[in-house]
Amino acid sequence: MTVARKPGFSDCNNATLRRAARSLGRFYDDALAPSGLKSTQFGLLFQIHIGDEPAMGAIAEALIMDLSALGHTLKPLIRDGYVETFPDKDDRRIKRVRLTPPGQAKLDEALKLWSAAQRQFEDKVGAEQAAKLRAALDAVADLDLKLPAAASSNRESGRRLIL
Amino acid sequence: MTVARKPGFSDCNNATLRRAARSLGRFYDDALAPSGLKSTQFGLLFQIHIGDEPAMGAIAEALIMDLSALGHTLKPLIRDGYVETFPDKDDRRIKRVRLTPPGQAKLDEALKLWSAAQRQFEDKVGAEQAAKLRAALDAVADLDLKLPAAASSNRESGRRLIL
DNA sequence: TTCAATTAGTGGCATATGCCACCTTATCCG
DNA sequence: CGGATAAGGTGGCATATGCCACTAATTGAA
Repeated sequence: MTVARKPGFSDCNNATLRRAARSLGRFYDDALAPSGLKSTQFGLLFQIHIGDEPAMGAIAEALIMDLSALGHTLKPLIRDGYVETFPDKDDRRIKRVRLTPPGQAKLDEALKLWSAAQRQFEDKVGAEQAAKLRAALDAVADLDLKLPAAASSNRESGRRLIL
Repeated sequence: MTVARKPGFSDCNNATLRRAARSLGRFYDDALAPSGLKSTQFGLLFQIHIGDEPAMGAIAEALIMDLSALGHTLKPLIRDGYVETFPDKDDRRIKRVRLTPPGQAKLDEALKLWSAAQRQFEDKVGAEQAAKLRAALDAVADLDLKLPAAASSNRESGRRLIL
């Protein structure tokens, strides 16, 4: 029993999620490899792309990512000239982000590679199921989970997943 | 449109999965914080716990994690005295892993905290749905995805998700 | 207007993960 | 037996993510 599965474990929603993320991440990473981008970077570039010169905070919020983590992750992309930042005109605290022309080109290039991976995944699990899974994952991500202790804003109670 | 959702994106199964993982990860991390363990470390300790002095490779395989990554992740746990390794009796290439008594104790402690988080999650999404989601994630994780180029072992074709 | 509270980011530190090059120990085979 | 391979890990390097402490710019109030 190498890959042990005693009762009580793998029941961990978080562990299961991370495991799947590692697995799928490698697949998409491999697919994007020719572009030199990691799947995470691709996702970040895309998020910036679809935003209107989004502020760091807005991006972090959309990706449910720590602001400082976003800052770190952005560095290699800035260093490689795919992304650039500039201060907001009205609020100097805000730093906005946008793709550079090379960044746009790189995203276009990666988009083709991504499509192939995405298509293969959907072929395997079915577009229908994939969509349901994404919906379920989005629902989980948006759950307002809080530890009982800080049980203050209990609105947001009965949101059900639509698996 | 801060959290932009233009068509074509968020359609990325991988990005959606990672986003959910970050979100849920924080919740479990917060829950386990009192123990001083991260949710990833907890999962690793548990995996070791349920194994019979598993070899590094076996653990990595079970968690679908890179072997070297496992080695890195194991370091802080070894440093803190929760885990120890020892060479296999018959094959000196193999390094086996086990929990130390303090490691066992720490796992027991964390298990209680984990239960609370797990329970809360299940209360929110429903045990039934949670189980289905985990099953779907396990199915995704075990998909034998390969890029078309290296399309060799095409067995493992039509595995369907059971969402 | 002035100062406290809030908002947006940064930098440092630590863990999480991967890939690749390299080292050892086993195995296979001619 | 001896060299070619395969198997199992390690170390170095790079990105991914988080938390915390701290700074700068805004806002809100007295």
